Amino acid sequence: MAKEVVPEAARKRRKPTKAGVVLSEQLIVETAMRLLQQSGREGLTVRRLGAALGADPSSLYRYFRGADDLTLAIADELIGRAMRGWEATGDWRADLRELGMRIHSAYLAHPQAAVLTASRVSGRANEIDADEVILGVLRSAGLPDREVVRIYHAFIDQTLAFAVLDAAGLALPPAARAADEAVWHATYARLPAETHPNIAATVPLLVARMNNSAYPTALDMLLDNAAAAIARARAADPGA
Amino acid sequence: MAKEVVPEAARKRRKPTKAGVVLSEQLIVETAMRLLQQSGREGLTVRRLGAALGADPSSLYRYFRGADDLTLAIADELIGRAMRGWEATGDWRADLRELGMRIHSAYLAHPQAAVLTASRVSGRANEIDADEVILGVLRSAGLPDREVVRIYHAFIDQTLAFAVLDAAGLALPPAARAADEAVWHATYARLPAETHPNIAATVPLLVARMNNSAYPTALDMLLDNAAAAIARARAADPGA
DNA sequence: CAGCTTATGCCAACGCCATTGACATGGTTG
DNA sequence: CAACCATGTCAATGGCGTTGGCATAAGCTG
Repeated sequence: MAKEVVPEAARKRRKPTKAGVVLSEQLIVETAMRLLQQSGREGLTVRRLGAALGADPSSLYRYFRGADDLTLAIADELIGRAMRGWEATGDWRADLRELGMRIHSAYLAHPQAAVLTASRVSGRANEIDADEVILGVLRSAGLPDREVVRIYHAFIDQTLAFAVLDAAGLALPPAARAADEAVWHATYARLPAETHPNIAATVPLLVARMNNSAYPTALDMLLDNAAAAIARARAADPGA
Repeated sequence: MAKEVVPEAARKRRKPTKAGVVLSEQLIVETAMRLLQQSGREGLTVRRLGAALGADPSSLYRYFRGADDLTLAIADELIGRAMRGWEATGDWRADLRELGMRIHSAYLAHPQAAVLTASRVSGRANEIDADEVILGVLRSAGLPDREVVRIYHAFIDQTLAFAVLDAAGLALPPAARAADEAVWHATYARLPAETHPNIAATVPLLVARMNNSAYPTALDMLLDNAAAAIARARAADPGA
């Protein structure tokens, strides 16, 4: 097999596979995401990906160094989809809120991919561009870099943390997901009030609320905090 | 192999393995967590767990239905460790803060285990007890159940979300972790100011801040929000 | 203590998996 | 048009989770 993967841009000879498919990094990533969505994390194996593409599994090693490299490419594609079509309005708060909600939504749209790539740093183009954009929004609001970085850090961590947590609930393999849901009805809902009075008293409310995300609320809390920091910065240096 | 796993409490015949070890659910879970800590997620396989215990891999299926069942047991042990020794002080805010920090710390102490068990609902004893305790703290503060559940939901999701995100950074296999860190120095730190001015301007600050958790700040935001809700409830119904 | 039952651990085997090296083939280039 | 070599394929390796059948000894019964 190849020692080195040829960068996508340098590919010249596009040779169709036996099944007549012309491979590309893009096609492989898209197919991998489709497999993830269809059959969950367990559904994505090199062999099955090869089969789904109509190519020998070992062909994929011409495009990715290994499974981990493919994972990073999927991570970058997720961020890319979140950012696609976004444009700054000039209102930092609206922009940041929109960015947060877009990332959250993009992850929830592909929960298995989101969990698979949780907290990886791909260093690929889309990820870098997103970071550049977020930092730019905060810096344009007139914050000193120290505060920019504090809020950037909280923003990106909180967004990814909720995105992954919310995605994880959707991403469980059907069996595990069914088991987890059954726990609520079979275990929690049947706890006697004598031993677990607080759960017993609130179980209907708990069940009703469990499927919503707390992210929007948390995001607004963070934006309030950022607004206060901006007001402070303006008061300290009105010329800025 | 056994159709059904014998519950730990019902075990009578404790037969040592060839290597002289007497198995138990507790011993297996502890050994699994040790393997996770030593060699990461890839280090925990049924075969290696058997070897580490001095038992045939298939013996473990007498204690757990499969790998997923073992995962849930690890999840429950993690929560159990977070709660061990905790006692209510009667001050809801201090209690809730302490609970959040304990869960966060317990996860960070076993990052690989934290990631492995991310967002699973075990329904086992320790998890149920923790939920009962948290709900109890909020209800004792004089909130109506509707608000209790709203804040409980945000609290537990935010805590687990940050715990898992922060743990994930520590939990990467050494190779991947090294790769991710290298990205910061090899890729981000070298981006030219012409194309990525905002990253270039803030990179030293970013690198310095990256290793801290934003969880304590986010937790305090949530506690502020809860305090406001409690004040509202008291104003609306002074008799409560 | 003797004998029985059966829980428990062990063995061998199955069909997956990721990854690799050697080889075949056909696109591109000169 | 011919040669090169990037790309796809094949076959093999070693590891994985899981299972069925079997041996053995723990604890019960008398």
